[in-house]
Amino acid sequence: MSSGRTAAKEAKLRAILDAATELLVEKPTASLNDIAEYAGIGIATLHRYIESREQLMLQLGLRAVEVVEETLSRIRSVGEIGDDYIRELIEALIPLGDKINFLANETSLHYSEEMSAAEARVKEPIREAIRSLQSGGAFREDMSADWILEVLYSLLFVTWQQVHEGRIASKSAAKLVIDTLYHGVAAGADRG
Amino acid sequence: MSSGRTAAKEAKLRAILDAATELLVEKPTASLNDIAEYAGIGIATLHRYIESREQLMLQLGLRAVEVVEETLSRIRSVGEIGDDYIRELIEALIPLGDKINFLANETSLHYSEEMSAAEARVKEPIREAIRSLQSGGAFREDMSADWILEVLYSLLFVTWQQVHEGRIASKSAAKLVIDTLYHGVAAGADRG
DNA sequence: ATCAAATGATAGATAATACTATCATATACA
DNA sequence: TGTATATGATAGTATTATCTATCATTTGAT
Repeated sequence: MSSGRTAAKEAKLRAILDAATELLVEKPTASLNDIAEYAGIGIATLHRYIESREQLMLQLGLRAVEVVEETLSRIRSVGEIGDDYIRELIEALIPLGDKINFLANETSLHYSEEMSAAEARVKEPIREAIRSLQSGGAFREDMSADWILEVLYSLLFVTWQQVHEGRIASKSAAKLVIDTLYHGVAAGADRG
Repeated sequence: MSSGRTAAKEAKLRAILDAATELLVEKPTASLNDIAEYAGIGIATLHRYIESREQLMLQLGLRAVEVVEETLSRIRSVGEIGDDYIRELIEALIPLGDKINFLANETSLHYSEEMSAAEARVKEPIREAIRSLQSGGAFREDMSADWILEVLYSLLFVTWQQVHEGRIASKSAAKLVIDTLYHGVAAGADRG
């Protein structure tokens, strides 16, 4: 059947994207030849699956956004936005770091309208959640939701990097991020 | 006199490095031609001042480290490491963001031994100060000095970016970083 | 087993960029 | 003013990477 064919092709595309993600994390300047080699396919075949380097990067970027959006909706579906929402979000996103990390560094992506739109789209519900938590008394109201969102992102990225470099255990990463985000690094804060 | 010549040449080199820094912040993929044009000089002249793109990047990186080191020693010379040390450091570094910002993104630099060594060298005294502040009871001791240092760096970078994009006022940036670093974003923390 | 689809190796076209060489002109200094 | 030095424009070389084209071989479905 033809759906078997297309399914196989889609699986192979996914495998290529996975390999590209994996390699680009280690070596952001990897060429398409490098990526093909790493994926274990010929360069010609790679070009049969992806239109261009630009398109590859865009797909990886949009894929990262998708991953975050899926995580968001899965968490959101559990219930209303409560005090644990951010905690759950961070815990769910940490293991996906490899897929998302290069988004922060790949500057070429920021020149894409589509990518910027996708990023804005995924950020909005998080910002909304932060606003809700500010109103609910969980987060400070003397900082903008924008700022808190950027700090959250920034902490996630640095944590992924630290975990990747083996400097902190992935098991303790989420807790560390949450603790730092909520209470900071000053001594004497009231925390549990 | 010949010192007048060399002084003029050094000044021009500085001007070129400044221009390169300025342009690369806006457009990290700028070519050497772009940089020469932006600096208002011919490409041939640019190559008379810099050996190669790699060397240019390395010089910019080492220059950024120098700037931080000068800031460190200036602050340190004022007195012992007290509770205000980190505050002063952040306040002094924020305005230098443009010179230092691209260090976080320029991945090619991380492949340089010399650059890695310089980064390690500049980080060490800050880490030491953090340790001292932990012992002194200003910073939590249940987080590693390494982690606190990375968070500090990360907050500085995100803040520079936000200031650069005009999303927060540069005047309030330092205060925001310090407040966030020390107390986090949770409501109800005891803070001044 | 057969046949269509997929693949890989290879060669090559195209483009971008770094870097060099040259020479006429401009600048600075004495 | 005269001279050494610096500069700019330009052309050219080398390298690298993207992307296309071709064809023999392999794979996979029926």
